[in-house]
This record gives sequence, structure tokens and C-alpha cells, in this order.
Amino acid sequence: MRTVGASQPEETARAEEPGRPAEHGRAGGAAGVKTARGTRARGTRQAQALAVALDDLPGFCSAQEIHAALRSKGETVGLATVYRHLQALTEAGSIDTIRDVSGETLYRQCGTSVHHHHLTCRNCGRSVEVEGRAVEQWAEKVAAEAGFTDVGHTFELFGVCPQCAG
Amino acid sequence: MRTVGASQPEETARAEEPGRPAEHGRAGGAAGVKTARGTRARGTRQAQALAVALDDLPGFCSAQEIHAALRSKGETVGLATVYRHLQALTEAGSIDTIRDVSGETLYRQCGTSVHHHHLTCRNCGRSVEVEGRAVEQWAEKVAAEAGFTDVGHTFELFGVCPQCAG
DNA sequence: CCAAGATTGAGAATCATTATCATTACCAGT
DNA sequence: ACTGGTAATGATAATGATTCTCAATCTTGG
Repeated sequence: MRTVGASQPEETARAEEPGRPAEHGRAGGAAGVKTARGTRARGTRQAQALAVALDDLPGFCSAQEIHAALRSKGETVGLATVYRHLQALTEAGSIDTIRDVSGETLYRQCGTSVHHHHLTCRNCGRSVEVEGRAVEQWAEKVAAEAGFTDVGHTFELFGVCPQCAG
Repeated sequence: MRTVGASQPEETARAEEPGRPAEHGRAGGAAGVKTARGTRARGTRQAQALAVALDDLPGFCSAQEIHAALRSKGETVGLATVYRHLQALTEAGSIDTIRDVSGETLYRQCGTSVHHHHLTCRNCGRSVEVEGRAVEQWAEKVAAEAGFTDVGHTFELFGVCPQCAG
């Protein structure tokens, strides 16, 4: 498993507070930015918590890590819900996803919505966004030459960042 | 599941000799190109069959597909063995691997041992090897600028090939 | 022919991600 | 406030690819 900068107390107390009634469903006072159908971006307590968590995490991290981070902060969010929101956010273009070497999907909040790629530290997950106009163009050219259509690409850079190297 | 261009006759007519006792272990007369330890490239019946299968398949395909192809040809090779050889061959550099969109690993026999990338048809799996000197250099430059070291990259192009498009 | 070591393969074990589905919270009417 | 409708949640089961386990089997050297 990769390790991320954020602390991940492994012995997270599994037993919830005894008296606490099982919380469920949407949060109490959340404003609720309702989108058309199915996915409201951050109306619920869980969505809000996830957004905050993504803000805090420095680089790319897996859904499981995010879930663990939420847990360790005291938030109670189901793993399934984490995946759901992550997926929705990805589709909405609010966050970036990459695949690490083992095939795990890593997520990260992303500023720009324009297409770009990442140079990610394989140790701490921190990443730099790189704008790859050159690569895009090259890819299109190559594809066109081969007669391929409807071309997409995946491109990721992994390395060790200055901090982790030093 | 993806579909591969090559036909995969499900009920291949080739019923081997009826009396065939359950074969196990290494093949009878195989020459046996023994490598240092653990992995002999193609000494066994299973390894041989796998090599042939890889030769036949036109493009990238998953371990499971290769396993299925072997099955349908009448070869009896365990899935675990397929994975084992695929992994060994990959480490040896004899075959290429890429990750498709769903995270599955796809394998393909590869001619050159020099570093290159692929433009793969997401419909039939056929692929073209593209030499990406430009990309390599660009990647290195970007990485260096960001101060990252020990940089590697993944780069894949997916599209629809002329045949599948027409 | 025998012992030692390599290889195989069926099935169990992992592990990330999805699907289920009963429960719950929010919203708009009434 | 009460209520019905609907979206969201989360515990858990299911999926699916890949790896691990280990007894059975094969090959080879002597």
C-alpha cells in the first residue's frame, strides 16, 4: 500500500460511541446545492466532509485512503459513499484521477478544468500539474497517421519529488 | 468484457485423442531452455502453448482472454500458469503490457525491446507500436524542471482502428 | 531407477471497486 | 406541523482480476 503524507492511525477505534444513534441520510442544515438529478455536489454532510478531506490531502490518494482519513477525523462516511462521490466528482470534472502502478485509482482535487497531466511523487503522492500541449498534439498526429479515430490517451509521470529525495 | 478481433471458436472441433491421460507438469520432449531459476522461458508444453497463442492473437488481450483462447484450442493450461508466464515474460521484456481503461492488464508479444508505446484499438485490441522519442524527451525535461528524480511514465493511446471504423 | 528440484493447476485468498437494498433525511405540498 | 415522494446513505454482499498455497507431477542428473 502506498503511504500518504497525512497520518493514518491504523488502530482506528472500530467501536462507535455506544449511545450514539446510528446517523443516516443527509446532513441536517446543509444548504443543498441541488443538481439536476442524482448527484448534488456537496449538499450533504458527507459530501462536504469529502470535499474538505480532498482539500486537506496534499496529493493523489486512493479512495480507501480518503475514507480512512475521514474516519480518523471523526467523520462517519461509508466507503460506498466515498466511492460514489468520487465518481460523481470525476465525471463532473472537479477532481482528477490517475492510476498508480498497481492499478489503484488515485484522486485529487484539481484547479483547472482544462486538460492536463500530472507528475506525481510515488512516495508521498504530491503532484505537479503539467500542461502537455506538446504531447496532445503529438498524440493526435500519430493517431491520424495510423488512421485511428476517436483517440484518447492516458499519460502519467511518476517520480520522486525533491522533498522525498532530499 | 472486451472482445478481441481474432475469432475464438468456442467449441473448437479439435478433440484430442480420447485416451489422453491427464497431463501434468512439464512436456515430454521439450528441449527446455533453462534459465537461472524459476522461469524457463518456453521449455514446457504450457509455456510453448502460451507462446503460440501470443503469436496468434493480433493485438493486446487480457490474461483471461489468453487463457480462454488456449482452452478453446484444446490446450489445458491453468489460469495461474498463464499469469505466471505472462509475468515472467514481461519481466524478461519479451512481451508488452498496457492497462486498459478498466484497469485490466493486457499483454502482447512485442518485437523490439527498445522502449516504445502503443496506439491500441479499443474495439479489437489490434495495436500499432509508436516510437515516442519526442514524448520521452519532453517527459524528462518536465520532470527535471520540477526537480523530480527517478522518473518513469506510462503513456497509452486508445482509439478505433480503420478496420473497426469502416 | 532414484532423489532433488522445478512446474503445474485447482481452489482459496486478496483487494479494490460495484451493486444491493433497507433505512433515513430533505423537500414541496397540503 | 404532517406527509408522501425521492435522493442519499451505508452495511454488506457480490464481482472480478490477480496472487498465493500446496499437493501432485514431471524432468533431469547421477
